[in-house]
Amino acid sequence: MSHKHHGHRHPPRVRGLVLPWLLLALARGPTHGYQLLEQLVDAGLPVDPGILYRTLRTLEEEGTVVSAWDTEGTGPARRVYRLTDQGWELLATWARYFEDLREKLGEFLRAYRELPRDTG
Amino acid sequence: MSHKHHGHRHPPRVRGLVLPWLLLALARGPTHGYQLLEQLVDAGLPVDPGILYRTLRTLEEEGTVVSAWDTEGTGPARRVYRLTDQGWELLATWARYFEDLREKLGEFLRAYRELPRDTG
DNA sequence: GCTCATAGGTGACTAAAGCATATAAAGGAG
DNA sequence: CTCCTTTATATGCTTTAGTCACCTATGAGC
Repeated sequence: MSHKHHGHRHPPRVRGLVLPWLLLALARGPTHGYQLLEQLVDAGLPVDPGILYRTLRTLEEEGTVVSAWDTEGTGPARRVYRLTDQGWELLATWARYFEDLREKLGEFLRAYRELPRDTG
Repeated sequence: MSHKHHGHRHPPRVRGLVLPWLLLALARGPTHGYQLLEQLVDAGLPVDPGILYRTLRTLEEEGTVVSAWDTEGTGPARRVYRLTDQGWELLATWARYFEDLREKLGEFLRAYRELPRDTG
């Protein structure tokens, strides 16, 4: 598969879910990136390490999260992230947006099921 | 506003919704871009004209839709798009994906509501 | 010493969207 | 006829989220 036009590309997928899911995971308590990677796989949202770590850094630059190194355990040091108040607010905004989106998806699916189709 | 870090950017919004909504709108019958623009506003999904027209062209390159000029009415000519069989398949794939996504959003919202909060 | 699991990260690229802007046809106001 | 508005399509530049392929490093077991 190397020709680029025609043929159904478009693996149906929306973008922008990683960030809110990270916020939710962090809202349950401070953790480090690697653990978040595993948590998101468990949640059915496998995330690329690159995007995860970069998203965490961006969030920190914005003040949504703060981090601190944890050198206690074995293995390499972990950067442990924690939600700030601003992070909680952002999470709340996302939750409101998701309620709206969920409704819109419902409307989409309802409209889809009601479509007249060629059945003759 | 020229400083780029800190401060809550991130208008909560996922990306990738325009394409499936276009497919749904076209599944109800052939139309042209401008009309789709208005329909999507009505559906609560205002879309930038640039994105819309480009998405339609991409869809056509892929064989998801086909277009024909309509010079009948008044005003400038309209390019009328119609879903192909491949387009219907793609729409079906999106619908299945949206069912899944809707469920995930539900899980997100449930988990969000069950979060322990500092109330003391 | 070598490999493996854990942990964090960068660089190059693509896709979808944001934003500004251009072009053009028809109709109405003056 | 000229100007303005509405309808209609389109391009260019930039940003953002994600993919893919890598790279570094610690510590444990063999």
